[in-house]
Amino acid sequence: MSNPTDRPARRIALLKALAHPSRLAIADALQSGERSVCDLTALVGADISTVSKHLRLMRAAGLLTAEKRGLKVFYRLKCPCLLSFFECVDGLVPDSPAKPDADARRPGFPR
Amino acid sequence: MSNPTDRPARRIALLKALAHPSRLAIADALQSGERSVCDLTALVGADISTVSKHLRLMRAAGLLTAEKRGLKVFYRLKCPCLLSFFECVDGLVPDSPAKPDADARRPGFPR
DNA sequence: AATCTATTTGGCCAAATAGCCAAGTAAAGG
DNA sequence: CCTTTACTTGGCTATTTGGCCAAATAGATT
Repeated sequence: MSNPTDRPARRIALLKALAHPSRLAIADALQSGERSVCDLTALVGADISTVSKHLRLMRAAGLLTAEKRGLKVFYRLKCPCLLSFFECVDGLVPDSPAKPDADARRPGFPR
Repeated sequence: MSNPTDRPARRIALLKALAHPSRLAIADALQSGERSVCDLTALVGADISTVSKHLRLMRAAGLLTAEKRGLKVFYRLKCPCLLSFFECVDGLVPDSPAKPDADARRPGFPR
């Protein structure tokens, strides 16, 4: 999985890169412009090393770029279209948000 | 995380539901219509119980619905728009697919 | 009712992921 | 050159996820 050269693997890497609360929050924050690692650390409230690793993963997935200026490293979204992507995600499931197919975990479910 | 009632949690559940090779393949297959669990088991080549659990997860995320007819349970995509969603995912990162930000794992990377 | 097929569930183990801490690197400033 | 600030990396545990097997459930068939 290290080098996602085929399409499914790249899709999976991208989806995984956003499928975590801290990473989603990071991506969301970066929509309004670049942020340094410690900005983002303050945002998500985890250890800076943890955040750094999240950023590395997102970068490897192709979501982010990094630029070092002085002591700080600024991360930036590579794509301009995250907002519409989120709308696309939200639009995936049109109807009831809170109880998605509520009986999905009842034993002996379908009837 | 069990009942994703807030927006980020629902987004994450949806993204996770697709961020796995078997589940992505299942979603892809269901684009051409409903399939039974053993159809899908043949498709992904894992134990049927494993596939059943993948399906449960995807269903809990709100991606799928299930309908039992006779002995079989048929799963179907809840949304009609998966294809355009995949295009949306692919479009997230416009440029070079094979080596996304190649120096992302070099030590002391930015310079 | 006994059996067969299709599926779900529970239990358990292995692998992947996420977290923290400590140590290392890099640029800036004294 | 020593220190400080900002990050990254390595190492270690803890949690989560994925997978298989065996057992349970459900409807169809005999």
